[in-house]
Amino acid sequence: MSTRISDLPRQASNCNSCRLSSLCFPENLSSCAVDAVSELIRQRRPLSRGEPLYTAGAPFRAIYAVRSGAIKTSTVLANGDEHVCGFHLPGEILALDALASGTHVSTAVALETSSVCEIPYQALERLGAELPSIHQRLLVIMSREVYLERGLSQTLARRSAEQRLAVMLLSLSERFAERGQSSTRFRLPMSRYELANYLGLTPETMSRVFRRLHQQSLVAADGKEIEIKDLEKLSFLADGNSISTQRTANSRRH
Amino acid sequence: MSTRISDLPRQASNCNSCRLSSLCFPENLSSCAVDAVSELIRQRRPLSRGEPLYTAGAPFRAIYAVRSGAIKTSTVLANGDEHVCGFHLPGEILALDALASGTHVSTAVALETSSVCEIPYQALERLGAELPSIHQRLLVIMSREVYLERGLSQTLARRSAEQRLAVMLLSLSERFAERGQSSTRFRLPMSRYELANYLGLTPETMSRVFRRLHQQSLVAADGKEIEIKDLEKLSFLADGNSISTQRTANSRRH
DNA sequence: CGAATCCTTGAGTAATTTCAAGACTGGTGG
DNA sequence: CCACCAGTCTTGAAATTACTCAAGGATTCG
Repeated sequence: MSTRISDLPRQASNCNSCRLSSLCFPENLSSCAVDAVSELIRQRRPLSRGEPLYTAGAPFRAIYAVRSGAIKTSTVLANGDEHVCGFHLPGEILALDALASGTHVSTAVALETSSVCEIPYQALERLGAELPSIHQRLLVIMSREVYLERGLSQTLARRSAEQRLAVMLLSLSERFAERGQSSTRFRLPMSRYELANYLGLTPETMSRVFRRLHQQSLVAADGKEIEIKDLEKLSFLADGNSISTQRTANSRRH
Repeated sequence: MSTRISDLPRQASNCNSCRLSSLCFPENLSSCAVDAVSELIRQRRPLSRGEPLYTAGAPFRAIYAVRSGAIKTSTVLANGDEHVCGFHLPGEILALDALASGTHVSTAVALETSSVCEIPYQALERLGAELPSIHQRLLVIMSREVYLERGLSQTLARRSAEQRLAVMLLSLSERFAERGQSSTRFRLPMSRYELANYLGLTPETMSRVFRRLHQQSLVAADGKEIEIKDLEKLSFLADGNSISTQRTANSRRH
């Protein structure tokens, strides 16, 4: 079942009392710096499923932290196709990709009823000028973002359909665990179509891959309800034999 | 022919007199801020082909700006395969992905004789605490990094082999043009293997795709020497019909 | 309950990989 | 200067993976 109202973090006006703060502010940021950021945060009314948070092309004014629910980001390609860029769980920061251009480069919509903290970026910048640790934290968050995005490229470049789904399920498993939920039983916030799109596959392939993982007793899926039955084997599959046989690209003597 | 000594930017001790500064410092950063950064920069002796600049797992101490030549970054996957993460041309910044973990997550090696500016990160942080515009610029650079990495994911997820190569050649074309070189004739700094690996293909496919682009009179390739014969058609191909037919993932009414 | 969407399944097809082998290249040493 | 070597690149044929097309079943939401 999905997140219920009673599960939501308190409408804390202060991030120090929000149980997600360890996710939004990785590692220790002085609580006074957190207080200062808290001041800037605007609570928005919850988004209902399918409602956009921001849209590609719109001017960039704020970054967002997911508070509850799940958000999908996507872009529309030159040919009109949609490309799903990512799925964002509570504690994750959105819209950092817009900073360079000053314009949102992707569209964010709620996959389920979701609430979000809005942090006006100009104000955050001003604050960062006074409290450098804020800027440093932002840099770390962005750097991690680059690192994660890199992981996706790797997955897409070098892994079979089966492996891609394994990687995805493990990523979700880990992220749910970080949020205090089960790492082996969870509900996917996205549709098979969205999952397929994100992983560079078709929905049909997605469906068949779920069946294969089921046959191997690695995963049981009932609609969006997922149970990972063998985390270890699933990890092995995810890491396992990639395109392999491909000679290493860097085989110069030196 | 590859970059000759006479083509190298002056060994400027000050970034203000480096002709790459508009690339390293996109948009206007006050020249005194640039001066301050210049102070931190250490010139390293040029790397020769195949020589590593840093190695995955090593502690992160500095970021780097390519001055001349070309650098490849890559990681080694769980199964031992190499995965090429990117190619970096003069004016581009390296190692920002290491900031989050404090450890290099990829290995950087020179693809040809290359020189590089080293900017110790701790010192840069200290400077950023005093001159917030430095931090802001870093944030913008990182944000663009996220954006570009996203583009790669899109290419890998939704495009055919032919399209991937088209996208890659256009990206290089644009980057060479930014550096004052021809946008239609250039020399690839990387091998076919590295190119294939980066684009999630095999060298064999790479070779066949080059032939197909040649047959369509879009590109002429003689080894690493490339001529783009029809930029417009190549762009059209790159954007063109992707996996297509894939219904849009977001087809809820709202 | 009905419409719309989402998901699954099967059969056939297209694209890319795999495997194997030969040609080309640049650099080295005789 | 040439022959050789290692590595790089190309080519062909066969195998495989994932996609396409088509249709039926399951859900969800109003």
